[in-house]
Amino acid sequence: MNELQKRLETYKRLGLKLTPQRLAILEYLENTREHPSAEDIYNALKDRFPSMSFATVYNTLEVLIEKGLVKELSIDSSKKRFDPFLHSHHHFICKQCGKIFDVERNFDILIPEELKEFEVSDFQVVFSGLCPTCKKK
Amino acid sequence: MNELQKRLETYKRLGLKLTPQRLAILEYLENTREHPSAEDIYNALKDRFPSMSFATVYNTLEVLIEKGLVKELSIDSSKKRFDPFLHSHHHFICKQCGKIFDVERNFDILIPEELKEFEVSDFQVVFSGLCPTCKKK
DNA sequence: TGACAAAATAGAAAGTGTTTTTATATTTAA
DNA sequence: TTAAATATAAAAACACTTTCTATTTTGTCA
Repeated sequence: MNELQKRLETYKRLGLKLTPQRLAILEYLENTREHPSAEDIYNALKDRFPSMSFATVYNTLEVLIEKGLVKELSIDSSKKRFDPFLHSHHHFICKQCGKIFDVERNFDILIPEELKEFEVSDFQVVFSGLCPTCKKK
Repeated sequence: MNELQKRLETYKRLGLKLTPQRLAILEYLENTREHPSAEDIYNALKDRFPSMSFATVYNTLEVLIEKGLVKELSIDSSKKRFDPFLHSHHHFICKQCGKIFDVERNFDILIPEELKEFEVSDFQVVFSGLCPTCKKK
């Protein structure tokens, strides 16, 4: 089964309608590690879909998030970033260029005592500083 | 030395001009643990300063951040939140009501091997889930 | 204290990123 | 094949943030 068929399967399984735009967005997300913003996605696809609108990008992202295929990141305070990697991982954001990198190591963090009245479902570690490229400058 | 005098000192030391608006913003920030947004600050102060504009709130925050008196949080993807607590601490965000809580426990996190080419200056742990109030519902 | 220069303010306008709306087109299921 | 459901493009609405400029305020120094 090739990649396209897998995507089709995934969509069907979730009861989503198959549209070329949606497939293209999913394909783009699956093939990048750039944690793109909605605009990045739009720009990447507008050559293939010159008539595509932002609404489609946002609508599709909303559906994908709802279905659990994509996560929304709140790491960049100027805009939302999207992440199709579902396995547990963390991030590094460069204070200079804004790029986000995956940090795949796991951290053994105990839920602190002060959160015992809370229902903690997840935690995220976000490192910040300079990426290798910006560090050299 | 009372609180007001301390604030005056802090401002003077940093070479900032003392304006009633700035003092009020600093005072408000020092007395809340709500991690307010710019709008929260504006709303909290508009009774005392009916003519105040958002520009002043944002300008002042910018200066305070620059001088290191306040930190900008990127935890809430819909808007910026501001935090005047400078000691090292982490956060919990409620997925339901959006409230942000401080987590004061320290975590011994080693900089992972995969970031050895990076310059890591900080890390933040963000827990998420339901706060005690939303958990009950 | 009064005057001056530098800096901050208010208010409005413009800029981003995101969401909603509406009419039309496409997809899916029967 | 057709009806119903859903997705689409395009524009408008929206929320948050930044920028601009004339006016006011602040700190400094005579």
